[in-house]
Amino acid sequence: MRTSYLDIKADVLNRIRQNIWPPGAGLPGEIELAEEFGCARATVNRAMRELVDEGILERRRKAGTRVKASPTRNARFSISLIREEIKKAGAEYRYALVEREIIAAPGWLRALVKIPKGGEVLHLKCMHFAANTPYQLEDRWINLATIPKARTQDFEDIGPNEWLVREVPFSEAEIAFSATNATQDVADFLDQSEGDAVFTVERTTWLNGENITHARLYFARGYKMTTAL
Amino acid sequence: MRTSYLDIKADVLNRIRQNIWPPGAGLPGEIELAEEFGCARATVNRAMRELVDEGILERRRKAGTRVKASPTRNARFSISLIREEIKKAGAEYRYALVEREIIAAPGWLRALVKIPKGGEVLHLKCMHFAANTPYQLEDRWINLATIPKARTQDFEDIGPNEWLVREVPFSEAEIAFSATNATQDVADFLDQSEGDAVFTVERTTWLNGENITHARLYFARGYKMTTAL
DNA sequence: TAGTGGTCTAGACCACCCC
DNA sequence: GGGTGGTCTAGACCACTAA
Repeated sequence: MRTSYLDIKADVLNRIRQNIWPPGAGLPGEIELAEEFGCARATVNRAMRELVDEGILERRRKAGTRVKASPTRNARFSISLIREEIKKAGAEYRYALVEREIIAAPGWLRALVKIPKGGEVLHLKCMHFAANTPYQLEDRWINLATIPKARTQDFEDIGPNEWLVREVPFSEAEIAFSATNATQDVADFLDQSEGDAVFTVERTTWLNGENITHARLYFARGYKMTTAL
Repeated sequence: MRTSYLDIKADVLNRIRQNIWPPGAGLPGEIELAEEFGCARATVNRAMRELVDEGILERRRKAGTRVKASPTRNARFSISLIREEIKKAGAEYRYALVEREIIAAPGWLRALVKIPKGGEVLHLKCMHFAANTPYQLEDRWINLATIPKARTQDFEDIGPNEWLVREVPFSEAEIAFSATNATQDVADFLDQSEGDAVFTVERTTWLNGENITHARLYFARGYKMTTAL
């Protein structure tokens, strides 16, 4: 069989693990490696590019390829729809709208996403349940200047995230994970106690520089976000 | 200029944003796209592969390429050495060993990572400071059966993570993020109050199926883990 | 079983950047 | 300035899988 870029990746990783190429060490050039592995340079190139992508190697033109001195491994999380997350776990999903109001954007939100003074937003609070147990409280603001059609959506039967994903494309998104103490309000919804540690996700999305929406997601006790490297 | 795979990516993304190719829609085959863009199929292929990697498209042989119906965008976090994380933020880094003991692995740890009964582990507690402010408390167990040379390391001047990264390669790792309420012990180290919400990372690594180490990292108040994509 | 993506090749030109 | 990686091409064969 011809040597695959996967073979090369595995081989390079092995040499790093066996300290043949310790952290900081320089690797041979692509042409040399291609000869050694008996394949085309493009094949070596792909293997190397993926290892860079995974945070193992670093490359610069002229300077060559080296093993990263301090390996920043890249963790990846696939953020899916909560409906599917729950279904995949084998539980029944239920959604409920808790609050819906159209208001002038509060100051903190305007500062966060650059909404002009007096700009209107649709503020929604929703609950997501797994097997009738509170799973996530969603506190969301939708910018009505950029998404006017949200004004006529009642969101009684479909969550705003699911609706947005289907109706509104976005170009940039920011996600932040943190831990917060549950306020009385959050605790009530999640069926916990005030002060309980709550895993919190903040998510903001934009389309061509225009803010679309900002959301805070509060997860019920015991939630863990996991990944493998 | 010849068309680049980046041009193709941008163009495809635009068509998705303009709902020319709505979620679930099928795209033309690679050959057809290559003709349209006036480039080689390999160029189209690379563009498409990267869009799959980013969670925008899905492809299957014979079935073709389509826009993901429920877009699971992939968030990426680069996990770097805490020293560099702090330095990059422009603060001075300081490390301190708090506790060091060699003990028989406790039951919960043995269950978690399959250490035989009576197996010894090195248990370490360390503090990481940014500008003399508590930044992270590290609670770590190192499996002495797989990493015997850790037994003679005092870890007074170098953190266990940094030492491990330099000395011990690993093949698999798991990371989990969660929120926990600070115990009195954790709160004391982080200069917070008991019960405060603490962003917590659990990390376990293996080399060829043998457990190397397990760690719990408690971050000080206000810590956020962020990404952009 | 036929169509689609997955991969490899051999060669080429180019852009960047360290020396 | 020259060496290294970055990318593109035109062609080929292969692997998977939906129809």
